[in-house]
Amino acid sequence: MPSIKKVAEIAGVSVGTVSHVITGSVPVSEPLRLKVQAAIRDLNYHPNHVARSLKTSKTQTLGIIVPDMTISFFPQLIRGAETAARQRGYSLIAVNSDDDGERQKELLSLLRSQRVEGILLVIAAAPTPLNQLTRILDASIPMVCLDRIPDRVPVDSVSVEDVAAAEMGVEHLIAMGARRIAIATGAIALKNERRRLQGYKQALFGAGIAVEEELIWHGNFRPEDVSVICRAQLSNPATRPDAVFCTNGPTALGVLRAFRDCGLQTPRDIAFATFDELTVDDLFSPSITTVVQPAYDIGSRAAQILLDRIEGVVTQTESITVRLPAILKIRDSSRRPG
Amino acid sequence: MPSIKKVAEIAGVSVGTVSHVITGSVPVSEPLRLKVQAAIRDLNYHPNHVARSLKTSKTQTLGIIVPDMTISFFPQLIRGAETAARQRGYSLIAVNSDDDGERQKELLSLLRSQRVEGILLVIAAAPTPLNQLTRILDASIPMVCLDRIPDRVPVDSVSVEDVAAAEMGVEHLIAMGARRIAIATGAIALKNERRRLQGYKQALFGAGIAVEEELIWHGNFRPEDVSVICRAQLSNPATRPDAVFCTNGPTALGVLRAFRDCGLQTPRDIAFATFDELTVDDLFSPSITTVVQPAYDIGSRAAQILLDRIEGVVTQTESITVRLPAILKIRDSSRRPG
DNA sequence: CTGTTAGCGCCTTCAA
DNA sequence: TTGAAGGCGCTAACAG
Repeated sequence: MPSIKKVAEIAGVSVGTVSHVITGSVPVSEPLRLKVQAAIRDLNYHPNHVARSLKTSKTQTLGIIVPDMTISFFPQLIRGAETAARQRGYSLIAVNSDDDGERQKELLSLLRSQRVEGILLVIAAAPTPLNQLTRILDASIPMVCLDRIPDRVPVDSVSVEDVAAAEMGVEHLIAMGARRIAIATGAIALKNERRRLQGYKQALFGAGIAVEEELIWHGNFRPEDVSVICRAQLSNPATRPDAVFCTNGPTALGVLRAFRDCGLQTPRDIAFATFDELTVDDLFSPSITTVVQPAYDIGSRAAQILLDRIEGVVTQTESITVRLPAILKIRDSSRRPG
Repeated sequence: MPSIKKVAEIAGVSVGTVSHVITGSVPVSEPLRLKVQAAIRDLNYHPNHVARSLKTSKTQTLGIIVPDMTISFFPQLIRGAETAARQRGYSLIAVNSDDDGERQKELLSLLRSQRVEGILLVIAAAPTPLNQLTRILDASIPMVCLDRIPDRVPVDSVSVEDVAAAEMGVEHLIAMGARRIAIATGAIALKNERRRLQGYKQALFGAGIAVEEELIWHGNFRPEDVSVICRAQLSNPATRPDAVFCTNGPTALGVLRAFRDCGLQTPRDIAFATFDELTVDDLFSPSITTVVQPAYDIGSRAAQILLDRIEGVVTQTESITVRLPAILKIRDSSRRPG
């Protein structure tokens, strides 16, 4: 692997001159520049980012931690962030926490060791000890939380308008004639899950419908667990709700499996709406009424805020809070039967 | 950001000793070790990987380039690779080429500059100039190609058994009674697409069915394009095939949209089978008969081979070729109507 | 076992 | 406009 020294030698100039043509920070005369560029090409030289980073103490790299990038919401976040980062000359390292607090801690530590200049974090569903985050902030490493926002930590954040989005979804179910509406949530330890639950309650309240505690089903992000919970709730026709609203994709899968297991069809037997797209397309039935989050934009905005912090474009000390609107895609699963 | 020097100062030892306790390469007496560990904790010290990499010329990092990680096949590859890498102490940087040759070139260059120790590559659908790859190999940077295998470049590779997998899928359609079977492919410039086409032909041959050129539909990876192509082929009931086999997921989406647009239902009007899962679950109908690739394993095996090369565990000069079997999941879309 | 020190490759003054 | 030299933080000899 040739170094800048080799390039200088081949080009017959000093390393300083080579550095100048690479960074463009100092003008270099035409003839020397050409010689240097020729040498770079001939040697197939690639500047050593590692050495540069050590010297400048800038890695031009961001890190992003997501729970699991095989869940379709997260790759979109990542791509939004990646694109925004690239436009400003930064790379992105994406890693998975598997919603595990310990793993998240390791990853945070790894990213710090790798000297990423900022961190995008979707916190793990497992309760994250406060100090895991404050440690980062205390070290003045810029950080932006996406999608899931931690409690009691003043940190920049970008997410969907959870309350309004959930309210919109539930209002729609009500408008379609549903009255006994259950909600299935993910890990309620997460603030955004609680806010979605709040949106549900607001929608019921607005329609003059009383909240029944038995219709609030606290689940998690494992479809298998959720379907067990739901089957228990759905098995008795007498107490069965006429609609279910769901606060996220993996939980929704569990609910739908429970419907199947109980022989319930949507919307014939029960109406359904959920956060997050479950299938790639509208080709499959039942097509599911969905509260669609602007995942790509969330990633993109978060990266921009992070970069603004890193580059000192933004200096405000209070944390920045961005809430983006969701879109309701009305499909078959919420239609009035017949 | 504290350095090793600061730690040494606080602990009252030399930097060498601190380094020894961090790397564990040299024994350190109990009392000193405890003092150092205390200092590390107090300072919230994180060893600088950048400096370490520069010194050791080992970054402990792998790169992986995929076309688009919002396509569900690729996150699985990445996670397989990530897990294998982590088990051996390596990190993984994942980036997207968008199937663009120029972008791929930039990414290769970026990864080289970042001094990744090896590269996992799913080549872009846009024809990749040979020298883009030979350049990497010539620089003796270990590389393993996954999923899509380049022509005429002797490089380690891991993919599914394309021919056998396609043959299995088409044989199944034949067994279900189909005789006029069309195939829709992705970018035929890719060897694996050609091999899948070959598997299709072999299956027809084995059943004594003649290959009709009009039933070979050359598509690409953009569903919109594919549905235009297919609509043209499907509009005439007289020439319409009684089954379609598809070589990859995005192309399959295009085919299914064309079915919908032409008012065709599967399997009632036409049977269908494809490579790659289209939906997350069997909850949706029509459920699609699918040739499922072991995506996670492909990523994992590829990473292992790469690491074996990097660490000199494997020294053979011929390229390593791994072909993993696919699994046929038989679902509704290929069932005999009635 | 512990301390000292020479670079890894690069960028950035500073001097010429 | 060009060249020379220090040092970023760390590890790996080597000396003690």
